[in-house]
Parts: sequence; structure tokens; C-alpha cells
Amino acid sequence: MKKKLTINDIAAQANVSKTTVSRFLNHKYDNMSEATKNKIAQTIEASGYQPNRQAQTLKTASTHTIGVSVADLSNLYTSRLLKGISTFLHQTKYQMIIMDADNNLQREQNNLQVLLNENIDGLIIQPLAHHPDNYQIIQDNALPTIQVDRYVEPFTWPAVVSDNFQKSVEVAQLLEKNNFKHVIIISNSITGISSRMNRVQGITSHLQSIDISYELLEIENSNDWQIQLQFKIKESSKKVAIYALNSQVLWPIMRVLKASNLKVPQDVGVIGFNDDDLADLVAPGITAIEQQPILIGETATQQLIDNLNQHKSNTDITRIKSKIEIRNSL
Amino acid sequence: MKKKLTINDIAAQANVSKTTVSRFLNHKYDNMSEATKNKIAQTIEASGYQPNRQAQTLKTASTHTIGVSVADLSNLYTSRLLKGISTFLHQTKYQMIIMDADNNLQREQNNLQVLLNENIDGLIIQPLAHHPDNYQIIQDNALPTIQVDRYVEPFTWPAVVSDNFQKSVEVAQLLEKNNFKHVIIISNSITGISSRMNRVQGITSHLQSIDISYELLEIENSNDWQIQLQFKIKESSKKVAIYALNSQVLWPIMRVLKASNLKVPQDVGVIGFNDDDLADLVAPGITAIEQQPILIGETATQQLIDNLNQHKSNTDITRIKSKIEIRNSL
DNA sequence: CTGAAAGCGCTAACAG
DNA sequence: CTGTTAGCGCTTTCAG
Repeated sequence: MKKKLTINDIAAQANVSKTTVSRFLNHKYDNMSEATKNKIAQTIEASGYQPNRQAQTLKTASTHTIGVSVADLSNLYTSRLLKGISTFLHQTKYQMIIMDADNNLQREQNNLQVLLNENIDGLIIQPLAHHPDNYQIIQDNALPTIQVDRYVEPFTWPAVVSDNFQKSVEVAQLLEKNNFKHVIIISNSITGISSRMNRVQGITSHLQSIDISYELLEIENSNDWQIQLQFKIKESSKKVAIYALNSQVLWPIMRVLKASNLKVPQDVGVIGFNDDDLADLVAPGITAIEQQPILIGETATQQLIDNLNQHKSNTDITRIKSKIEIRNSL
Repeated sequence: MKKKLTINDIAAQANVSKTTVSRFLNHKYDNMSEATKNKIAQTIEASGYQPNRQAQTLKTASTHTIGVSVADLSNLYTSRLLKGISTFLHQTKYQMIIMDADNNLQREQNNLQVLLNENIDGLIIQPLAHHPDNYQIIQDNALPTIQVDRYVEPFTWPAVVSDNFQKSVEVAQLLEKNNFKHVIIISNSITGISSRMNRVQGITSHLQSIDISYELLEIENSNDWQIQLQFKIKESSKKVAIYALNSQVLWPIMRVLKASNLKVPQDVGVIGFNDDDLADLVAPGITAIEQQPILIGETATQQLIDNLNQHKSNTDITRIKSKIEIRNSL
């Protein structure tokens, strides 16, 4: 193992003081002779010296690390969000520390405390809770923060999310056009999750205005939702469609329909959010909303870094466009 | 914003020296009076003091951070691997810094350098390259390392991977049982990726022994693989099956079959790795190999941490069992 | 144009 | 049982 070199070693080898080396490292060439500059450059090059990040941090109080708190690490939406963040960060001097809240409020709190202890320069959070009071700790530490996918209310930090409301209005219009008369909106827990709430608000606002009936099925609150769903569809006298608020419910729904021999779209229409890119392969081809999680991640990261660098300080909600892919399930 | 407290503040408030506070922080109660212990505990509790990690690190040369280098951040396999790592780490004092190589060797090298600069205590790597020489930098720094999903050869660091060879032998047996006479093995680039190489070796070793013909189609080397594939299937006089070495090729293959009206399993059998959990929903239900990436992540992390703590120092390849789910595509 | 010296917050001899 | 002191590797006044 190579012995770790320090700034002192370089200073000694280059016959200058460590102050000068430090200046070189930080590109403060204001008044530095070409000679010394070259000499230092050479010895650093030759030795492969790398400054110690922790020592720099201790002195400058900037870790060049940003924290990322995600709701659940193990799904493709998250994965792509992270890809976007990583892609943007790659061209900066920042690293990321990712923490998984695992959909657990207590764990999310712990994670934030850990991130704070790490002295992160900024935070990207996909919040589990809906009220900023849950994140007092962020405010107390005046931590530069940006939200992704969801946001707390009242408004506290900028956010980058999908165009959930607007796209859900379009879903309603599409259902109307296809003559559906009743809509079952299905989601896992909605309470406090702005993206899902916005989706419900979007579709219901339009359905109400055109007199199409609807109901909400929150499947985390029920153990027999599969039975209920079959029953609702089979007993309905109206032409019924399902709006699945995310892929975590869309695929289980498709399994239920398949198992109970309900044909799509003959017996029931289906539209939902497709986070796995396989909606085209699931028979009969599911009409689905495609979000842009990578772009959300990139955009959020850019805004956060810009904010840290004082280039500007965005404080708004940015809505990233998603797209409805028409297939054969309506 | 609360002013950041230091160990000096606590020492002053508790009327002890900072040494004593430090000892308390590090649970060195050997000879500490209950009185001071309580006093310190109280003032820390009351003030919400949290020690500065960078300062601790500078002194102890341990960051309690482990680096994670993944091949590609944006797929579900990776996502679950990370979930496993995160789950295990959560019960330790270690944090993780994740770096995405984005399937780019140069970028992987940069990432390793960055991680080294961060003074990580250990590394979990899903290596892009197959020869340890590519990772000289890890060896130079004697960085405790464990490989996941794939490994370099000759043997250098312990690894936790799927039972790729064994499971591929079973695939061959299954194809034999179902009377297939020709197998098209399809993958994206195989060279240097041990998991894929093991899969090829596993299936071909058995096919050879029972005289079933096979061929390999590496779709990263060809732009017209879709055409080729159709042609091979339609022109074959034998009963042919496809073995898709991962989901990134499995789903595109299914799209081709669908588009060219080739019926599964009548015209061609299909078996492949299912990393997205949707193999049952894709008609006619794809017989697939299910890996356990979460368990791989957990196991690898445990081994690494055990190694760091000197509990033991595993130096072998650990193979995590996967499972073949029989459906209707063979 | 460059260096000496102080100090970031913490830990670990060593001393008592 | 507890405190004094030095120092981890770096940056930053301040002085020259």
C-alpha cells in the first residue's frame, strides 16, 4: 500500500511552503511565479498526491456532498431518479449519499439526522410526510433543500415533480372520449402524498364537470380489495374503467383481472402509470402515462447546485411533462 | 439556524475537559464517575449536540463510509442490490456513497479515484472489467473490497453472485425435457462479464453432452439482430428455444416475437432472467429465472463489514440461489 | 511573490 | 478518575 501523501510531503519535495501548495490546489494563482507553479504541478503529478477531503472539509466547512433521501430504494422510478441525480452530479465536484426511508417515517427522520451529521451541503428529498413540521430539523439547520416527486404543504422548498394534475385531467378526457361511464381510481395510500393527491384531484375535477361517476379504492386500507374490485366491475351496469395511480398497483390489478377472467378493454378499461416500461408487453397493451424520472432528477439537482452556487435561487414548483401512450386497454 | 455546537461547548457547560467528553462519546466509561457521566449525558441531551464526523475522521482515519460502485444505476436489479446493501448498513454505523459507472470503464475508474479520495473504509463493486489489473488502484490502496453480481479473474477479492452456472445447467435440462432441439442464447455484450459467461458455460456444457445444438447471439454487436432472430426461427427445421441472459434482452426479444407474429411457445420457446417481476404478465407467461439481488446485497455487505471488523475474513465466492419459475413459454 | 502560524473539532498518549 | 497537550491535513489571515 502506498503511504498516503500529505500536503507537507509535496511542499518538502517541491521546496515551497505548504501554503503555496494549498494555493496551487485551490487555483489561487494570482501572484504565483510560473516556476513554482510548474514545480508544484510536476511533483503532484509525479507523486499522484490527492488532498485529504476530510481535512479540507474541517477547514472550509463544505463537504461537497449532497444527501438524497428517497421513499423506497427498490423500484424503477427511484432508480431512474437517482440516475438523473448521478448524471448531473457527475459533472460537478459533488458526491451523493443516498438514504432509503423504506416508506417509514421514523427511519426517514433518522436518515435526515445522519445526513446532517455528515454535514451535507444540500438535500434532495422525496418526502414521506406532507407537512413541513415533519421536517423541522431541515429548517433548524437552514439546509438548502429541493423536493422531488412530491412536496410538502404549505409551500416551503422548491420542488420538481410530474405534471400529475394536468395529465390526470387528460386521462379523464380520454375516458370520456371512449365512453366510459364509471371510473375506479386505485392507489396505495394516498394521504399526504402530493403526487397521488394531485392525480386524484386532476381526474375527479374533470369527471365531475362531465357527470361521470367515480370512486376511490385505497388498497393499503383493505385486505380484500381484489374481491371488491372484481365485484364492482362485474356488478356495474355502466361501462367501467380503472385508473391506476402507479405501477405498484397497476400490475397487481392486471393480475386480478387475469385471474378473474375479466377482459381488457371489453369488460373493463385500464389506464395507469407505467414506471417499468413494460406496459406495451402486457396484454392487450396498456394505455399508460410515462413520466420522466431521470429528467426530474437532473432538473432538481441542477436547481439545488445552482442554489448552492448562488447563481440563482429558484423557489417554485417545476412540473416535468409526462406523456400518455395510447395502446389497447381503453 | 442553530449554531453548531462543538465538543468544547459541551465540555464548558458540563464543567469537564473535552477529553472527558470525548471519552464519553466513545463509550470509554472504564473509570468515569457516575456523576460526570450523567452530567455529560444531560448536557448533550439538552443541547442536541452531535459530534462533527469530519473531525473524527481526520483523527481516527476511519470515515465509516463504504463506497458502492454499480455498473448501471437505472435498472431494477441494481436497485434491489442497493436495497439489500442499504438494509444491512442501516443497522451499522456505516454510510454508503453510491457511484454509477454507467457501463463506462473510464467513468468507473474516475469513480474509484473519487471514492478513494473520500477515504472510504471499504468497497462494494459490480465490476465492469474482468481482469484485476483494471483495478490496480484498489490493490495499491489495500482497500477492503467485495464484488457483487460478477467477479474478476484470476481470483482477487471475495464475491457474492447468483448461481449462474448451475441454474443454466437446469435450464438446459428443462429445454431437453421439453424436446427443444436448438437453442439460441441471446445476450448483450458477454465479454468479461462473469455472470453472463457463467450462464453461457452452464447451458452449453449440458447441451453439448446431450447433443442439442445451440448458437450465441450477442446483440450489442449487431444492428439487425431482430431480423436475424426472426430468420433463424422461421428457417429452422428443429424445435427452437431462446435463452435470454437478462431482462434487458428478454423484453426486446418478446417485442420482436410479437411484432413478427411468432407464437410462444408454439413457434419458439422462451426462457430468460426476470429482473422486473412481470414475467407472469407477459403473454403467455414467461418461464423465468428469478434472482435474489436484495439478498446478494445484504450478504455482500455483511461480509465486507465483518471483514472490516476482523470478525472473519471471507475470501470465497458465495453463490446465492435463484429459482426457475415455470410458466407457459416452453 | 511566498511563508509562518493559528486553528477547524476531535482523539489519544501521557501525566497526575 | 480526569485534565494537559499534541497533532490529524488542510486553509487562511497576516506579515514580509
